[in-house]
Amino acid sequence: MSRRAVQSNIARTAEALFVAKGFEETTVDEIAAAVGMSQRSFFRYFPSKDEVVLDSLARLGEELAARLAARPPGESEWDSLRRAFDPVVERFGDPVSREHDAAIQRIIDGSPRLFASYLRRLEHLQRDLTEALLVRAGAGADPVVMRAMVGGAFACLHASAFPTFEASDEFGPCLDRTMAALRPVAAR
Amino acid sequence: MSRRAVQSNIARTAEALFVAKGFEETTVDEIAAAVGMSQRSFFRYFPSKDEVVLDSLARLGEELAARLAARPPGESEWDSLRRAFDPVVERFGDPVSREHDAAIQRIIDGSPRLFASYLRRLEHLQRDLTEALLVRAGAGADPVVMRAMVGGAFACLHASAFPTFEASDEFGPCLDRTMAALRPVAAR
DNA sequence: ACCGGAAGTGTCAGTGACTGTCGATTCTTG
DNA sequence: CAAGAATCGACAGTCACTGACACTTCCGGT
Repeated sequence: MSRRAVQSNIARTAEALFVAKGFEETTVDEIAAAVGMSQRSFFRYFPSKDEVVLDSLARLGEELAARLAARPPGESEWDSLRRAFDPVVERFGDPVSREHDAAIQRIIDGSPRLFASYLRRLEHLQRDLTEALLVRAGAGADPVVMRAMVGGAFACLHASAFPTFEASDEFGPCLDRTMAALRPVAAR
Repeated sequence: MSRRAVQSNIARTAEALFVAKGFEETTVDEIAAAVGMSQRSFFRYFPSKDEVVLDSLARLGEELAARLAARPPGESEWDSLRRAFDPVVERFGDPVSREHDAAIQRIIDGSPRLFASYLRRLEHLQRDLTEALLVRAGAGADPVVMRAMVGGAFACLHASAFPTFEASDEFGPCLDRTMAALRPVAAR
């Protein structure tokens, strides 16, 4: 069993427990026992209990950064960011993975501690996207404005996600509407 | 001694220890001993070690929400948000409190755990401001767009804060420039 | 076949943030 | 002054996380 396989085994087992009992009510010992390993070994595969839930988010982040870097240089930053979000839109198109993501989101929202870790992960992600945007824009760009723009785009993404989870509203159109309303005047 | 007085006494003592030894390296036992109380009593005044640092942020949040609610109804949301940030700008105008805030920020950035709690607090703050904005806007406003706009404004605030802490750049002009660049086309 | 190290694991002990409980003290209020 | 409330310290317990050590397994080289 490769490391990656063990990790995803742990993650699937843990998620089932979290859904059944709640995040805070599930101890690491229980997860380890359910997987069939010691608590010590659990921490050899995940640096913290939080990471079991947030792990998938990290890989999504890498994908977004790669997409953003691959956008044509002439495109406005705002449009590039919107296009970089396409994998998320596509993911929400499939009812199965959307329901899975909604379950994960419920787990995250259910624990203040985990929710805080989640926000930190998003912050990291935004830093990566800002980096990609700055590389693409060259020396003429203002880092502060770029950072703020990425933050604004993420705010659109984040705000559009909630109604999608609660009602089964269409995510793509909602994101488009929100990003159109927030489009900076400078983005031409 | 009122509860409030004890809290600020704890906060001042703890901040000194955090600056001297670092956040993670300072135990709650040490803080309690320095103040002259038991660990148990420490937790009677603060729900967690994090809150000692983030406490001041909560009160700032209330002030921002109140300012936002008091803005004239005709003003565009973006301008209202910028004006709601005035207390922050003013606070950074005074070199003493700016240096204090920079020290706090260094403590926060030094601990991933604390940084996560900090982001959660900011998230709460944004929810409050969104609420205030929705009340003011009436039934015609899109909650998703409002939420995203508050997030965008906070992204400007957050992005403008870092250069102010590192170089002693002027915060007000930097914020104005960033918010002008990010100003939504819809805000007229 | 034998030996060497590298990698993965369990066990144990310890730290530190928090929480519940309980008995004692102090403070308030009638 | 007495009864009740608020406050506190002491103690024990839970849980996430970490370091240390010993053990097994699985290699390639000899």
